[in-house]
Amino acid sequence: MTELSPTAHVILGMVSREPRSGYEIKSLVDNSTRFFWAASYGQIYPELKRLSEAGLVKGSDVPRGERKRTVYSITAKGMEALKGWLREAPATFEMREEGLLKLFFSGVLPPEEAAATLRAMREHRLGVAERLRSFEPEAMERAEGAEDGDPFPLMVLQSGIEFNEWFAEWCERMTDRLLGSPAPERSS
Amino acid sequence: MTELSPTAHVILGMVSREPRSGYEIKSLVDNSTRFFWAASYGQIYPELKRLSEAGLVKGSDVPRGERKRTVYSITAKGMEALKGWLREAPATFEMREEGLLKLFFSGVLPPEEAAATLRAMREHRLGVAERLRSFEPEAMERAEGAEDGDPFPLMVLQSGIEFNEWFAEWCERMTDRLLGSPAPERSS
DNA sequence: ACAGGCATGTAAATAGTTACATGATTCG
DNA sequence: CGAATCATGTAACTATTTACATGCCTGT
Repeated sequence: MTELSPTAHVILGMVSREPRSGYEIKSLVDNSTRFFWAASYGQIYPELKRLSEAGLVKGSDVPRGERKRTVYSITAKGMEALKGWLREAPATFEMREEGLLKLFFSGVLPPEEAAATLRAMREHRLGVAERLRSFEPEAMERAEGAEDGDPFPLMVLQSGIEFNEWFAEWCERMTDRLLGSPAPERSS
Repeated sequence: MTELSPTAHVILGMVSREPRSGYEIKSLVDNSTRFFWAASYGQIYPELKRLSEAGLVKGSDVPRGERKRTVYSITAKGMEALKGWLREAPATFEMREEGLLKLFFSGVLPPEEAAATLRAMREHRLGVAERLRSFEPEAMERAEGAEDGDPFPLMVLQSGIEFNEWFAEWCERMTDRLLGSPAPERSS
């Protein structure tokens, strides 16, 4: 059995609690893991086929009304693969943050133009934080319930909120530092 | 003129202050932008050739002792391209953080095993923070000098230090939350 | 009737890593 | 002398995005 691809792990995780269609997996990813692990249709559908052939998931036809639809559930073998992977130490840590890259080279521009980058970064991070916040109530519900509640999606969601808010605040601080504002009173 | 690749921008930025060889660009990237924007030889050398053909950089033979070596300097056209790009709002924000992904799915494991992921993540982040800190004195030197000092590499480096330390601390807090530690006294 | 969401997929292109190959020079 | 570092490059592979294609169903 060749090594599973990163996307394979995402899929296994996504179907580990309940069966889902490719379309559902994609929208789930977009509403949850997206900020630290994205996936596109171009990866999901072919990977579902591969996983199915390898016997790690199993597809069944479950039409929604008249519209046909295939949902995939995890097999015993798939669950073993998922757990095995979860037990290995994480090894991929990547970031592509164009704003920091631009900032890094901003010495060739006048400070006001570098500040514009910082402001754009801040706007973006505030927007993401807000978007993530909108998912919080739902994740909180999922976290409750002593027997079958799952606290991890909420935990991870909150890391995203905190990270984005930290980053936005950092941008603000750096804008001040760059444009030389008078040291502000600490509010709160 | 077709759109420049992401790596092209990295290269333009890296040669914008002084001429550098491909090898130097690579080690510079590894010691600076790497934590938010990596690049490999497999991208750098071919891209240098393309940029050279497009007239955005210019290569010259500058041997170091007897060892031959080509350094690339930015052209007027290249500088324009760099500045144009710097003035556009950043558009790429990506992360691949395997630890968060594992955590997200950790509901299928007993809590102690999820905590192991958090601990591994914390170790990793502390290590990165330490590594980044070791570059700080050098970046501080570069930042000084009213006339030609460049404060941006230091700024960006400090964002990395702060981010990694925040993340490590978050992992700690989540480990506590997960294993249900008694509310700790705030030290400091 | 039409917009928007549900649903599945593929082709082409882009991006990026890894491994390999080669060889010089420098330092201990 | 051997290891590390300087230096340049390529080939093969893996990963991922984007754009396209198709068509049904639901609500307004």
